[in-house]
This record gives sequence, C-alpha cells and structure tokens, in this order.
Amino acid sequence: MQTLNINITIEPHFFTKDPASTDLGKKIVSHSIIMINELGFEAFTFRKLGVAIGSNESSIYRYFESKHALLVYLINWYWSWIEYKLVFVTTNIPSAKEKLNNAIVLLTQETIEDTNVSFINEVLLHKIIISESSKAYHTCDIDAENEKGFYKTYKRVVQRVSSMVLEINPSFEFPHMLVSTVIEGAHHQRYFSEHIPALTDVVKGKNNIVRFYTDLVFKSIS
Amino acid sequence: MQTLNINITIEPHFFTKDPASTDLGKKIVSHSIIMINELGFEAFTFRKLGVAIGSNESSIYRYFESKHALLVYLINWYWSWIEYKLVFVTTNIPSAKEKLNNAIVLLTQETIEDTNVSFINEVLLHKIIISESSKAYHTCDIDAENEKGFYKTYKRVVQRVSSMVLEINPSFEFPHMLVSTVIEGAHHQRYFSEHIPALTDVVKGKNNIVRFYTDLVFKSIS
DNA sequence: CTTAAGATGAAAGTAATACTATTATATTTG
DNA sequence: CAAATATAATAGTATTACTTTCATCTTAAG
Repeated sequence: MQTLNINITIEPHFFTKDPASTDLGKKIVSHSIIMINELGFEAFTFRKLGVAIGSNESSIYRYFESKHALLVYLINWYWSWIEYKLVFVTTNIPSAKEKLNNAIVLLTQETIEDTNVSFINEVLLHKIIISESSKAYHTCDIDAENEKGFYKTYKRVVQRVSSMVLEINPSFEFPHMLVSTVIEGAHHQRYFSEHIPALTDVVKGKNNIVRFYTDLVFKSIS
Repeated sequence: MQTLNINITIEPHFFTKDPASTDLGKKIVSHSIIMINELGFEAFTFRKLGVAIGSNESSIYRYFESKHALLVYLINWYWSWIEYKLVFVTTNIPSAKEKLNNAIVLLTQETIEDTNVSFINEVLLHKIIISESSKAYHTCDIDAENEKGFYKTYKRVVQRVSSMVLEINPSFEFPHMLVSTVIEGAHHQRYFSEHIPALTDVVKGKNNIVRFYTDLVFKSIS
C-alpha cells in the first residue's frame, strides 16, 4: 500500500512523555517492537530494552510508566493505523458491499509490508497484536482502563465497520458481535495456524483466513 | 443438566501428583479456581493459595510444577468436561442439524449451574476459561507444549464438532476455523459484554450470544 | 559566553514473585 | 513398631517491575 506522508498521532494519556517527540522515544518504541517479538511480552523487560538501545531503564520509565502502558500504546498505534487505512479503502466506494468487503479484507489479511513511513515496523507490530494484545485487556484493571478510554481506538474501528454492515442490512441484530468476532477470530486463526494448526484449515499460499471471514460476514448478514 | 456419577479423569502428564487422589490435592484445585477468579491469574500465587487452604507453598509444588501447569490442568479438565457433555447432547440424535445445533448451544451458552459432581465448581471454571485461558497458550513455549499434547482435549472437541459440520455439508472448506472461531468468539463476547460492551450487542436476559453463533454457523455452512 | 532548565544516564535499592532445597514432623502402611 | 511416604516450616535464589537519588550532558535564553 502506498501511503502519503502522514503521521499517526497518539493521544497524550497513552504515554508519560511522547515517544514520537525525541530520538530516544522513537528508539524505545521501535526496539520494543522487535524485542517483544523475539522474547514474548513476559520475558521482555525495560532493563533488557535499555541494554539493547544503549540507554537506561530509568530513562524508559520517563516515557512509559510501565510495560503494560507501552503495550497499550502499541495497540492504540496499531488501531489508529488500521483506522487510517480503513478510511482510505472505503471512501469514494459507491457500493456498500464492496466497501464492507474492502474493510473485511483489511481486517483479516496478513501485513506483509512495512511502509517505512514511521519509526514503527507494521509487520512486526501486527504480530504483536496477534500474539500479545489479549494480555493487555485480560487484566483485573480492565474496567478502570476502559473508562479511561484505553480501548477507544479499537472500539471506533469496530463501530465504523458495524455501520457498513448496517448499511447493507439495517435490520441485522448483531453488527458489533460480528465485527469483533471477525477481528479477534482472524488474529486467533493466524496464531493457531502457526502454533496449533489442528484448530484451523489454513493452507500455505492460499488466502483461507480472508476467504473464510469474508464468506462468513456476507452469509451472516444476508 | 443432570449428571451421572461420573468422573473426569485427567492424564498423568498434566500434573506431578494427581490432585484428585488426595484431600489436599482436591483442596488445591478447588481453591485455586476460587482464587484465580477473585484475584486474576497474575496476582494469584501458590503462597497465597497455601495460606488460604492452611497448607504450604512447597506442598502445592508437589502436585503442580508451576502456576502455568495448574492452569493447563484446569483447562484440560474443562475441555474434558465439555467433551463429556458434548457426547451426551449429541448421541442418539438422528438429525445432523439438531446434533450440530445442540453442540453449538453447549459451546456458546453460559454455565449457570455447578453440578456438585466433583470438587470443581464448573461455573467459576468457565469464567476462568473465558478470562484466563488465552494466557496458557500465548506463551513462547506453545510449540513444545503443543507437541506434548497440552491442547489435545481442546483439539478433540473442535474435531468432533467439525465432523458434525461436515456431516451436514461435506464440501464445506473450513470446518475447524468455523468451530474454533465460534468457541473463542463466544468466550470473547462474554468477556466483552462484561468489560467492553461497545464491542458486543449483548442484552441482559436475551440469549444473544447463543443466537448469534447458531445463526452464524448455519448460514455459513449452507 | 554563561547559566539555568531539562533530558539522560548510572547505580543502588525495594518489595514481590516463582520457584528450590533442606530439614523436621506427621501419617500411613507393611 | 518401623519404614516409607506425605506434608509443613523455613530459608534461600534469581529475577522482575519498578523507584529513588544523584551526576552529567545538552540546549536555549539572556
């Protein structure tokens, strides 16, 4: 996907100090993405990150108050980026069905190309979303965090696509369930296909996940 | 559901010493379920569990080699129990559609009653599956654990229901994806309905999750 | 050019966690 | 009754997720 020279901006309550505003901040974010992919979120620590970028644990804490906060930041960056792409692939499309189709493809496809537009590697970030994002919201603090708007961006994406569903079938009862099932489902299937293939029907080379969810959506709402 | 006086047996590789074989073992399991629900898996520790049951941390380690191992045991117990119920609600049903329908209802409904048949509270266990089970398989050890058969019981349930799908439509391409999407999706929707309701269309009193997934399945495979 | 504010780094410290190891004491079984 | 086994008590280890303090380096304003 060709992109304009845009920036994803993240609201201030997702960080202590804006990582996009300094070199160190960008290094923290970009290297955290690499390291979380390598080690998994549990084994990833700010100390290790500090060593990797030649900086200090305490400096990292000036940008993010915790490991968890960094993960929430990454998730929000991801959903802001998806929202941008979602708007991009759905504006000026006159057919409601084509619009929804484009949206579902966007939400279920693999990310294969890093746009190089930002300090963030989108391919690796997508992998983190698949493997680690459930750890962000399966916390005992979920209710407080949801109140603070931690999952607003994700909710907005679901809302946008739900509206497209209702455009096609205004009497469909469960648009949000359908969309969140597709999003979470696609992530699960990608994870399973790599680690517990017996739970999927993924075949290398074929775009089965996209096909499966596209069919599922259009059959469900018809 | 009325149950016979059956026992769920768990294979030896899921524990160091069989908790079902002693009073202490049963106490460990039953109280761990209560405590994981109260505290969440992260804040739950063997030390706290020891205090709660008037026993000692080191004794608990003789039954389970780690917190993670205990969670895996609980997940397997859950899926063995579901498999038992699945066989129960699908045998001697001549209609393939009714059989699949019964299976989907079983997989997506709320657990409201503790059978008291075992030392395990199934209502609380179901809540743990919903909130914590993803933590068991989103680990860097997933591949090794999958090889050791840690997720066999879950896979067997998916396989059984997939076969029912194929009975109805033998040319359906994605039975495993469909079934695992439904199972994981229903768990997510229950979690979201309590914590991030904007991602769902759950209405109290109405059985929307069951209805949504039942419709989804039958429309997808038709 | 100087100085003060702010950003970063180095180092040490804390409380908790996930275990392990050792030894003592019950309890069961032969 | 003795031996084997299960459990308890205690202490210890390495690591983690942070916090605190203080030194240094950079920068931008006067």
